[in-house]
Amino acid sequence: MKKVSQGTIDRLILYRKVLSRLRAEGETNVYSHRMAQLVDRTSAQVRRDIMAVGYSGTPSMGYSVEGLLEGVGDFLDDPKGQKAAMIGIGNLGRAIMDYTYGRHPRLSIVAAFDRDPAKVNRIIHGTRCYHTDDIREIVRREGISVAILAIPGEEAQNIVNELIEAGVTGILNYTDIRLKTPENVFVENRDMLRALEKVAFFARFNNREE
Amino acid sequence: MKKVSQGTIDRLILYRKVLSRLRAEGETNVYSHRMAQLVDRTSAQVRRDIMAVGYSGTPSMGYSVEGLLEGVGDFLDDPKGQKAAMIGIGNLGRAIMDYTYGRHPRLSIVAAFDRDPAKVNRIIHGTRCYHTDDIREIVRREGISVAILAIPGEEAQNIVNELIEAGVTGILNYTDIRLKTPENVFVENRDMLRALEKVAFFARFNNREE
DNA sequence: AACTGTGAAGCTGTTCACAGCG
DNA sequence: CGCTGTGAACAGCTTCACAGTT
Repeated sequence: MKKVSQGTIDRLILYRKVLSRLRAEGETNVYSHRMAQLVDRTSAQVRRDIMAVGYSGTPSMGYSVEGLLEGVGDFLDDPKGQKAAMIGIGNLGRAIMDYTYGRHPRLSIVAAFDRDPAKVNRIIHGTRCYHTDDIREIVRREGISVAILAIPGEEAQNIVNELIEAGVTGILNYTDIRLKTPENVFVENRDMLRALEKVAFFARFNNREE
Repeated sequence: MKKVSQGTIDRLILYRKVLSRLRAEGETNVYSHRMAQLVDRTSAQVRRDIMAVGYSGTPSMGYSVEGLLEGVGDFLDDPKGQKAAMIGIGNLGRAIMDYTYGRHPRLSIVAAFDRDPAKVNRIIHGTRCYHTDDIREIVRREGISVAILAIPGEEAQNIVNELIEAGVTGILNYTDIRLKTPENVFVENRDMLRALEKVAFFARFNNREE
C-alpha cells in the first residue's frame, strides 16, 4: 500500500462515523460537498481522502452511503478483526471501557490488566481482568495487537517492553511519559494535562478550529 | 503576536516538561541537540520552536535551563492564571481531575458540574461540584475560560452553548460529537474510540512514530 | 449543470546549511 | 571548534481549477 498520512486516517475515521449516521437517517447518497460541511473541511479534501481508500463515486449521484461505508471500513479495519488490551482499570481505564464497549464491530478490548489483586478476576463488560504479571502470556495467547495505557507513568516503560515483546504493535498512551519503542511500533500520546494546557493557550487568543 | 502553529505549541508544552525534569536533575544548561534527543525531534526544530517564544541561548552554553523554562512559561501561560471547569464527573471526569490535580501552577480546575443530584455539592480535591443548571452563573462569576467535556454526547451541544455564552473560549472535548461553536472558540477533540481506531490502523503496518 | 477525480499550484511546517560568535 | 539563529531549500499536505461524465 502507498503511504497514507495520519491526517487522512483521522478524517476517514470521522467520515465513517458521519456516514453511519447518514445511513441511519435513511440517506442513500451523499456528495463530497455535504460530507465536507458535516466535518468542517473542503470538498476537495474529502475527495482526496476518499481516493486513498480506492472507492469511486459518480458525478450524478456522488457517493453511495452504503458503498462508501463499506469501502472505508475495508480500508481501515483488519478483516480478521483486532484485539486490544486495557492496561490499568482505575477511573480512566473503566471510562474508556464503558465508552468503547460494543461500539466497534472489528476492534474490541478483550482483556484488562491491573496490579491491584482486588481487581484481578473481576469482569467488566464481559472482559476479564488479569494481573499485570500475566500480560506476556495472555497478550500472546489472544493475539492482542493494541494496548491502551491507563496507568501511572512509573510502571509504564516496563509494561510496554513486555507488551511489545508479546506482539503489540500499537499503543495508545494516556501516561505522561515518553515511551521508548522500536521503529515498528506506533505510539499515540494522549496526555490529558498537555491537552488541557494546549486548549488553555489557544483559549487566550481568537483562533482557528482543530 | 505573530501566528504560532499547533505543532509548535504541542512541542513547547513538551519541552517545558523535559526542562523541568532536567532542572530537577540539577542540569543548568542544555543544548538544542540534547533537547531534540529527549523529545525525538531534530535540533533545528527545537531551535525554531524556541525562536517563537523569543528566548535566546548562547553558542557556548546552549540554553539556560532555568531561563528557558521561564521563557516558555511566560509564553504559554496567562500571567494572571486561567481557570478551567470540568463538565461531568463520571469515571472520566474524576480520572482527569485526579491526574491534573496540583500539577500546574497557573492553570487549574476550579469547578465541576454534573446533573446527578447525588454528586452535587461533593468536593473533589478541594473542587466543589455544582449542578449543571448553574453553569452559566458560576462560569461567569469565576471567570472560567476553559471547559473539559466529559459527559455523554447528547447533552454536550446545549451545555457548550451555555459555556460559550458565559465566556468560555477553549473546550477540550472528550465527547464523540462534533460541536458547533463560533470562530473564536478553540476546540480540541479527543474522542477516545477514534484514537483507538487510529492506533489500530497504524498497528497493522510498520510505521512512523507520532 | 453539477458532480467526481486529479494534475498542478500554493502553502505551511520542517530541515538544511552556514554566517556569526564565544 | 561547536554552538545558536536564520535565510533558503525542501517536503508534504491542502486547495484550485478543470477535464471528463452523466
